[in-house]
Amino acid sequence: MGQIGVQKIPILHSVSGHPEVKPAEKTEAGDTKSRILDAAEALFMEHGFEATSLRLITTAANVNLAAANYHFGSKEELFQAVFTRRLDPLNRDRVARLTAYEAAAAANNQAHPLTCEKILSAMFIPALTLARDQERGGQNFLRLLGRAYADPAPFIREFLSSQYAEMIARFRAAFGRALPHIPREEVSWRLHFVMGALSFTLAGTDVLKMIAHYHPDEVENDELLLKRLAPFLAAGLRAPVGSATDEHQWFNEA
Amino acid sequence: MGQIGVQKIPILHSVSGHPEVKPAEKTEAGDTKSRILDAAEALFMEHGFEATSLRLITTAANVNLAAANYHFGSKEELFQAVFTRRLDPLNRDRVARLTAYEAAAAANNQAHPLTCEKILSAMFIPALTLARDQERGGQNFLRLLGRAYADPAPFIREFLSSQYAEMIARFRAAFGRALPHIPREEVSWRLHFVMGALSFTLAGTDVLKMIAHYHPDEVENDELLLKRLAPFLAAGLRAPVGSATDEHQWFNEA
DNA sequence: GCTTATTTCAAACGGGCGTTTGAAACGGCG
DNA sequence: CGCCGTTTCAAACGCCCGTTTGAAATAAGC
Repeated sequence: MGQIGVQKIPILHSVSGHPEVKPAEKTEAGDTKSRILDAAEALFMEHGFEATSLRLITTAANVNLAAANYHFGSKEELFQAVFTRRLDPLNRDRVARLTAYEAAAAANNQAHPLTCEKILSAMFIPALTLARDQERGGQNFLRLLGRAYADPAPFIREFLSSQYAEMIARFRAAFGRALPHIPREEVSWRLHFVMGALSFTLAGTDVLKMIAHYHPDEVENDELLLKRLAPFLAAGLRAPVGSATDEHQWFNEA
Repeated sequence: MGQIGVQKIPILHSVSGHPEVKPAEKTEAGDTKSRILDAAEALFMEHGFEATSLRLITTAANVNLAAANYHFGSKEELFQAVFTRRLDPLNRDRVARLTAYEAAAAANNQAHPLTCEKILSAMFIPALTLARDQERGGQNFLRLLGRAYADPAPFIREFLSSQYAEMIARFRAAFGRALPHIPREEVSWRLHFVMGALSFTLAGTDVLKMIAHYHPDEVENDELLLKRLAPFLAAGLRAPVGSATDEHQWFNEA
């Protein structure tokens, strides 16, 4: 009976129970939770949300099937836990880095704002750090994130929207200052294109191989990848905005 | 007994049986197949491959559950049929348009090759035509295509690779001619970024709303969307290629 | 008009799914 | 030690899945 009540809101234990109290006390429980998160991260990346079963995850994590529901409540909540574990710090880093850049520029008494390159650095470097620092989990997560960005499941889209909201707002403002001659609305769209290209690039190692000539060293190396992507995006951000009666008449002949 | 043999390779009927023979003869069978394809297209777009059941599709199409397996063999083959129906003509149009542009430029005795804008037009205009011409099915399909591009399922990735192979090769060559000062490998990567941004943009109406200020007319209008995307991508394609010892030192501080 | 091929249909198959259960095992503490 | 909150475990629940079946309905060909 007590268990039932416990299982209804199982996460509350860990959150309220031991907020950084004892370092090595409940390593066993922590191990189970972490092993589930790691296995889920890798498998969700590999097969997607729907095609990944809890049985697959718990088997890979060497834990009992019921442990997933015990520690996370449901499959959806597990999925969200996989994301918050890494996405929350990632976006916090991005905002912090942007704030630091802005503060440094202001301290220099320079009237001109940050360049697009600098702002892009604030977006990319935290992602790159994540990809490098963890042995393997970070790369897995970035691939998963890129794929989740295109996932049709409503709960995924709503969750990502809320997770990204603040970071997007801050970067939109920064790009707006960097590109004063470009209408604010156009800046919003270009930021969207940037996020899309970044997500797609981090997610698509497989399709990548079909387009680029396959150089294993490069395809697997996110750093080289972002070094190619960043100049591409910076130039796109600065592009002259096409007027309604554009010289190229983009799509008026079909 | 005859049915079993028939059901093993059911598609062969239609392919070999009536290749454009009688226009209104088997409208009932054709109606069933088309109704399944239309319903599948819309539902796959809305929920993804795994989350869309054959029962959902056949119910929406007002046909018997077994009809899906009878006409298409399996769920995977139905999924591929949804794609080939539209993707094959789409990519054929793109290649044909590119060829026409190149022929026109050659006829003018102009030594300089096609511009990036012109090549991008050859990619975008067929997609736009598809989005506009059909009442609704075209838009559905483009959204589905953008999402499939990021889908982890192996059979989807392999299928798309084969469907895109020829078109990618042709456009890579064209961009290579348009950007002679940029290394061929860099061109390959930038083409990949272009495809990614295009797919992501066509797929992501929902996430879009979270980034752009929501103007219903624009979000729903693929033409305005591509008119914003194309200049962005053209500028990115022409960007100066960053050297290894770049002035910005993109990611060397983390 | 009868035969034959094609298409539809209701029903069922086996299997995997997310989740729940209640008991067993574990661990810190009075 | 005995207690109790926490975590693990094997087993089962009900449900929905993709696919198959064989018969009924329909259309085509001679």
